[in-house]
Amino acid sequence: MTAQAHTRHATRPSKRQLIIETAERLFAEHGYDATSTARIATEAGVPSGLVFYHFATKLDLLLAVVQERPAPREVLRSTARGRTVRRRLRAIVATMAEELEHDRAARIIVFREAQGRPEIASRAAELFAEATETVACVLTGADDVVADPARVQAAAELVVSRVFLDTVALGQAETATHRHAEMIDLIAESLTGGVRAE
Amino acid sequence: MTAQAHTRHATRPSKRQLIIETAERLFAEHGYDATSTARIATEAGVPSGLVFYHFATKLDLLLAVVQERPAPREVLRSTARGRTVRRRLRAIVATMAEELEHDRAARIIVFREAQGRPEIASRAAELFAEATETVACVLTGADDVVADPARVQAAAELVVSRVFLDTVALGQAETATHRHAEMIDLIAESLTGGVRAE
Amino acid sequence: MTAQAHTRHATRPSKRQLIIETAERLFAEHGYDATSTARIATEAGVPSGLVFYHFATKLDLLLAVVQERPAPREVLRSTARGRTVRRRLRAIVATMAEELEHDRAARIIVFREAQGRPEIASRAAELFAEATETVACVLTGADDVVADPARVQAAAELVVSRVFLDTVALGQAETATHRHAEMIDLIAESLTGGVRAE
Amino acid sequence: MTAQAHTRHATRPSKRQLIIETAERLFAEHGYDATSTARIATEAGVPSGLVFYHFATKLDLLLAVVQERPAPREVLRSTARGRTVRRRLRAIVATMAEELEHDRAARIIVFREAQGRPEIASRAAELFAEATETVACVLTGADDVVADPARVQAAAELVVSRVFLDTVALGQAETATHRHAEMIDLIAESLTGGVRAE
DNA sequence: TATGAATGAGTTTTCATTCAT
DNA sequence: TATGAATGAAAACTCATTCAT
Repeated sequence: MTAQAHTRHATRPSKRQLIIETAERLFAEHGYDATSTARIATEAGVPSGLVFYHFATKLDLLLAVVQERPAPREVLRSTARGRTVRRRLRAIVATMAEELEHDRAARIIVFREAQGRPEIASRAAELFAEATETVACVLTGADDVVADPARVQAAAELVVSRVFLDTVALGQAETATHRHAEMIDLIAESLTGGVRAE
Repeated sequence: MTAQAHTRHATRPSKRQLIIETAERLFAEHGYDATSTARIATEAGVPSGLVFYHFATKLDLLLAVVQERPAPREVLRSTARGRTVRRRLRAIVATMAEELEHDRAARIIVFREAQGRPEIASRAAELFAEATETVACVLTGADDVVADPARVQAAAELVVSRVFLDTVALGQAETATHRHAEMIDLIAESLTGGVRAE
Repeated sequence: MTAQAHTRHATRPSKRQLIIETAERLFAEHGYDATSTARIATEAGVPSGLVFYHFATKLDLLLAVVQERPAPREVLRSTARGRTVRRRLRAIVATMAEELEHDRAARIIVFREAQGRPEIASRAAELFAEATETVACVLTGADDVVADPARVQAAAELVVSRVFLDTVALGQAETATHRHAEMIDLIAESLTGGVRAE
Repeated sequence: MTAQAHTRHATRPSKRQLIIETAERLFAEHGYDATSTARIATEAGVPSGLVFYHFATKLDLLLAVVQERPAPREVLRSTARGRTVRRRLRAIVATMAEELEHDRAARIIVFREAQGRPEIASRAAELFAEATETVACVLTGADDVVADPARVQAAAELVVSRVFLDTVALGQAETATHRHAEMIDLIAESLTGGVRAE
């Protein structure tokens, strides 16, 4: 059913999984090209040959890293419990920034290595779509929404773009916090139909 | 081929510049790590040693590519001639997408290679700041703006984030066009204070 | 679990050893800097990459060459069978010159490349100390020695210096032979007879 | 036609001389192979092309460095003013060590680069011969010498070997000082007392 | 299922030397 | 007598991948 089916007998952390996790960290830190398979093996504490026993090529390892890591959909959904758009937005932005900061690896990889690699690019689009869908869904459930679905969708895309770019490309999750407030106000008002303060 | 040397007598296209331009193109196309200095030299038509005569290391060449390329401020400013926020936004989004598509090199490089390279990261932040500043400036000059400067700034950041992420990371400038319309409406309304259609 | 698993110098004709031996010869012949790793690989009959599989850097290969080669202590000791200081000195000088000539590689390397390389320099001092210690030991065992240990030590240092410099630096082992006779007389007398303190 | 005739009117430090001096320092510090002509030019403050204007090849520069530097004969001679062999030896050893330490460049180069380069090797032998000749001469002039010239010559060679090896190869001029005392006693006694031929 | 030595093409970088000015 | 850009061969080192065990 779920991706967990692959890791079902995870009584001990399988070496395959260990390789994926180490690769994820190193790819995120130094980039795909700048990370050698030998180093991955060394830091994972496995013999160098094992990498190619489990993954035919280095690119296959990258794909595994990128695909076997689910988007943090549920976390976003569960933390946005406020009634109003503004409250939900605040929760969403905070959670996303934190999530990306904490478990940014796969996300960073996806956006860095998408260029010229169709599978990665489509996974990048997938992640973006999932994120916006979740955000749109959360916003739609707020009590004070008056905007139509298309508008909500556009708002979700704007918010996700802003947070992604800050965290993934600019790497300034911390400095951006206070600038997010203004953005939240703008989006909230445009969805609730009033320039009136809350 | 040789005739050019005579005709271009006044403005000599220094080989240094030639190397930078070739590197820019290849870095943007394949990424920094995946582009060998040998290939840069070959495609630039210069001997491989010359690359390292002008740039001590490959990274120095990357820095030169990224730093010696100005942001296209004026283009944005000149194309946004409409009176209303909505018209200006349309022009801005179209121009930015086109600009990034056409001369995307440095921008793409900046956002791909920023991770773990402080000089590149700060240049990325610089480019982002310049772009948002320009957009904010253009929007402020519209006839129907009623929002305060902070709000305009937030709007500019949202627009720039959206277009950057689409073009640079997702590489989907073309498919996104129709989705931009909704975003433009959202931003325009939030700055003009009305839910009224134009 | 063989004993080989724990001992470093397992005696198998490994390619690693082959590389060390080839490097030793070439370093001694042409110097460290003037010997390319490619040439070492070619003359050893191994692929060029193998050099760097076994030794992280070229300097590490030099260190291996210099450190994994023991000083010929026993040879010196066994050949000096005469009863008198003079006879033992003759044997020592002849043996040392021959040894250095025959298996001079590591010695030459050590003294040529010590400058500015602490590990090599300390190995040079080590080799010098071992040689003088052995010589002093051999001389002390002669029947006609009357000098105190410090004097014997000084004599040993002089002899070793003279032979080392001739063979290693000046490369004139052959022409120096007849000049050694006078030196042997001088040292022998100073250790055996007429050494009346003033 | 001596080489000195050309550099006689050196009112200002000619750039040629500047290059030689810089090369001497760098060759001594890092070795001939490990010193690039570009670095010599840079540290000498001259354009890189000038090196090859004055010296056809890099090897010619090495030869110039090695040949246009006289042996410090006079210094040795003038400092050894004592009457006895022992006093003169003390002065000689101290002066040589100091001289080699202070102006060691050419000496170090000569002994490092002699291998496989006939001109350098013969210059090394020349320097060694000059040094021993001078020392022998100084010792012969002492009041208490009773040894014959051949013996004095052998003693000179021993002393010079010892000091050269210490300074040039082992680089331990400072730690060796106290060990020199014993050597001086040994040599002094062998030249002054109990010189009974067998 | 694991292992680590082996392979060779490819990478960045160095550098003595040349040459037009 | 200088000058500094240009040149290309060769250097040290990297690395994805293979393979015998």
